[in-house]
Amino acid sequence: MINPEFKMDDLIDGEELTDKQKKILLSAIESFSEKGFAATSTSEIAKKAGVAEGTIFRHYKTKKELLLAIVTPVIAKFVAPFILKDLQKVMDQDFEQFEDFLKAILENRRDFLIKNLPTVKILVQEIPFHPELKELFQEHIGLRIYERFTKLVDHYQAKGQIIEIPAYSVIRMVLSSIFGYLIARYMILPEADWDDDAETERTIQFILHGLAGPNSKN
Amino acid sequence: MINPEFKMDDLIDGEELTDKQKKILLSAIESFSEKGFAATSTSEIAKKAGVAEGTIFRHYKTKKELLLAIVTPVIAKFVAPFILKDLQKVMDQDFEQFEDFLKAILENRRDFLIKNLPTVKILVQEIPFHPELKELFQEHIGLRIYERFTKLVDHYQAKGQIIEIPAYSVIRMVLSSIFGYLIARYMILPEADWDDDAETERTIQFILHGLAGPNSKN
Amino acid sequence: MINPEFKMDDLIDGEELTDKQKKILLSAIESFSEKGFAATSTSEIAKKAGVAEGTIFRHYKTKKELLLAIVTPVIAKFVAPFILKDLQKVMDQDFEQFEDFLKAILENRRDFLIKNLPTVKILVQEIPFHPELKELFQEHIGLRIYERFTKLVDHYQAKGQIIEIPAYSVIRMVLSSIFGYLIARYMILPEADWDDDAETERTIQFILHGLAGPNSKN
Amino acid sequence: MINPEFKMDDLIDGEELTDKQKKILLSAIESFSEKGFAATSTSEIAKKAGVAEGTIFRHYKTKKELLLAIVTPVIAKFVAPFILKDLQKVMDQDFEQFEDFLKAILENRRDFLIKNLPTVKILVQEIPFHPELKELFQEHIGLRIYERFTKLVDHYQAKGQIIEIPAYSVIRMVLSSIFGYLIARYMILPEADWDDDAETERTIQFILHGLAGPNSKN
DNA sequence: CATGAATGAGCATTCATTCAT
DNA sequence: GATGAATGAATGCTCATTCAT
Repeated sequence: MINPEFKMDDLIDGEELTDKQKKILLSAIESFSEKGFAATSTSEIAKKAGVAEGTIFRHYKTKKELLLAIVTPVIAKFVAPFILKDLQKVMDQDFEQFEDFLKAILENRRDFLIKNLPTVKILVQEIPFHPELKELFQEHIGLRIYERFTKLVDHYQAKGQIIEIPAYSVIRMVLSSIFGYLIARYMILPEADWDDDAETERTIQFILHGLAGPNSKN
Repeated sequence: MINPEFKMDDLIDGEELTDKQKKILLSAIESFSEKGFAATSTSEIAKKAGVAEGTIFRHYKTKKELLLAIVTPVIAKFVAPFILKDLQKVMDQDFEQFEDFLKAILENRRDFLIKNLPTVKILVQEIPFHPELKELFQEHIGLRIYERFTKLVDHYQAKGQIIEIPAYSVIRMVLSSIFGYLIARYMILPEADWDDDAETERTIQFILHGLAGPNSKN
Repeated sequence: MINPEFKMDDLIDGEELTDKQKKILLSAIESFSEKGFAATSTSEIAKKAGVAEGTIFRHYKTKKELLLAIVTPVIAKFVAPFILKDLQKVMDQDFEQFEDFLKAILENRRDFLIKNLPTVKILVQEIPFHPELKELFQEHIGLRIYERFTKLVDHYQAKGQIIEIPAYSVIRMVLSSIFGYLIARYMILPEADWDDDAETERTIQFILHGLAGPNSKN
Repeated sequence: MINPEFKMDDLIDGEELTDKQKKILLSAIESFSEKGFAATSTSEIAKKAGVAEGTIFRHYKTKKELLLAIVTPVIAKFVAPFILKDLQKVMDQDFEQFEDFLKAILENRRDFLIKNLPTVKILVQEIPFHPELKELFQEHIGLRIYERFTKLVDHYQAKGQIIEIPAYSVIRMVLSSIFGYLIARYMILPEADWDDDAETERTIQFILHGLAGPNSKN
């Protein structure tokens, strides 16, 4: 959980991609996130990347394949830390309190999201229009994360730190709060003057008490 | 707050619109929400509406104007109940408890959102790509609602029902939780088997305790 | 058989086609027959027709549809005189001799082919690459004509004017000779100095004696 | 005439061609004959041949040169037996009867055509669109064959076996009949149930009697 | 020799928009 | 007010060809 994916992050832009390919990817990410997938033309991407239009199609058979090449790794990478084999073990030891766990995960995934903001933006915006994306997303997030998270919720419910409601409700609330913060922070009002530490802390406390229920004592 | 906008709703589809115009609007809403604004062609809308392509442009100078015609009233209508002159008065009387207010508003706005789901979907999806929309949105939601809501938050904070944190944080958390639920419910997993009443209640309790802070006693 | 299809011919270029549509058709015929279907670009056709490229696609959904619009009527029109109800009757009366029949049909169909040379050229050249065309051709020529022709062959065989070989062999030989002449005349060596009357007569005599067999007496 | 071109045939695929070159040629022949020259892409040929795209252009400067490399030898090879120095001699001795000559030549050239069907198909289909091909063809077939054939026709006309009509008419009729058969047999209705021996015999008799004219006596 | 990444012109087709009827 | 033919720029994509490795 602590381990940042400093290696994984480089997978997208690093791993065995030619210089031109990287430029294409980068340009596509920029344009897609700014104007949306459908409103971005391949010629525009080519121009921005400084390559011929044909070059794009040598690497990605279709425009959609280019989209998937951008967006697929982001899903995998987002999920990765949740399926580390020793997650549970580490957790039991390190995070006796749900609060500690929450802080760790929020910090870790927030860093990831911030670093991958444009890509995540693309993913979020395009999911409704591409069934394959939706499937991919549900398979990874919906299954991988849900599974792990359920155990965690059970764990903290047994300890009395989380109210007795279904795990999926807990997950929804936690994610809503976290993403709600990130979306407001980085997408809706990025130009506002944010006190990140304070807001993060507030969000954590909100979740914590929200999930602690009436018997909140700390 | 109780007052349903049975009149307002009809504004979109009703007020002085010819039959063809209604059909165009309806077809555009369907297509935009299914495939996105940029990926929808005017010819497709025309076909679906059973009108000639030219007819669309007789009523809406550009495709974008058509988008705005769809999306603008939804913003206005969503905000409407918050600016009813007697909101505050009604509120003081009817909702002594923050919980009651929350229930009322969630129920009311949820019904609105469900009824206008496709239009809201369009709004949410297109906002990032159209500065005018973003402005419109910030102006209405960001100012109207923020303003009113701040007073409300003050009100309940004075009563000790809400923890002492900035109003904008409260607003963010409440909206995150509500929209998080609605998005999960109607956009991400609409096909799942939801117990709406239970989930709504849980969401309200989550917000309530999350905002009550440590001194949660009920 | 004598009746020329002065009306039918006009069907292609006449019947309810807008001016632009006619120009498109004419330009496409010219280009297709000169450079082949695959080697002709729609932009070239548009330029030659003096219309915008989009206009072509308003009338013909695809380039292939344009090809079919050109080539289909030619098949129908070529076959038409063979399925005139009164063909047989007329024939019995007018053409006691196979020679007379041959002369009449060759003359009639030759005129047709000459008048439709570019279109026929397109048809002949594209048939091998378009299964639909092949089917259409076999259905019309292969069935309609074959059927009628078989009866004719029987008729003249009964009269002892044609040797006793299968009708399909007769048909093949007659068509080979006729088309062989026309192809040599108009496609392979159009620039040579042809004595059309003499060549036609020789071709007819060739077929006649070839089909009369050993007992040729005239 | 009897001499099969077992050496010549190998010219195309044999003589000093690298393995890759042969594969390229073979793949090109297959694709060209199936889809036509213009509709076949070099990348497709490369893929089918299992070579890199660049390799094609190492051997053939342009796509058209590849076409010519395929199609030129077929012309030469088709003509070859007609220009064997001893053709005339052999002929005089072996084929007293025009019928014998006809049988020999039809059989021989038919075998050749069948063996080279795809290549011949390409030649026939592309001739109209490539002036160089047309020239090449006229030069070889039109001159070589015409020249030789004229003498032959004279020869048999002198013997009274062929009617007194211009040699070019004779040639046209003979070739029309032969090619008419082959085209029907192998291109138009290859899937039909053909009695090759009978049809060949009928075709020969047709030509024979057709050319014998009224004084047909055998 | 062979490769395959790179090119940019060209392709069929679609687009939002206009305008005469 | 409504039509739909017409437009030409733009789109995603393919092409034959080149060239550094």
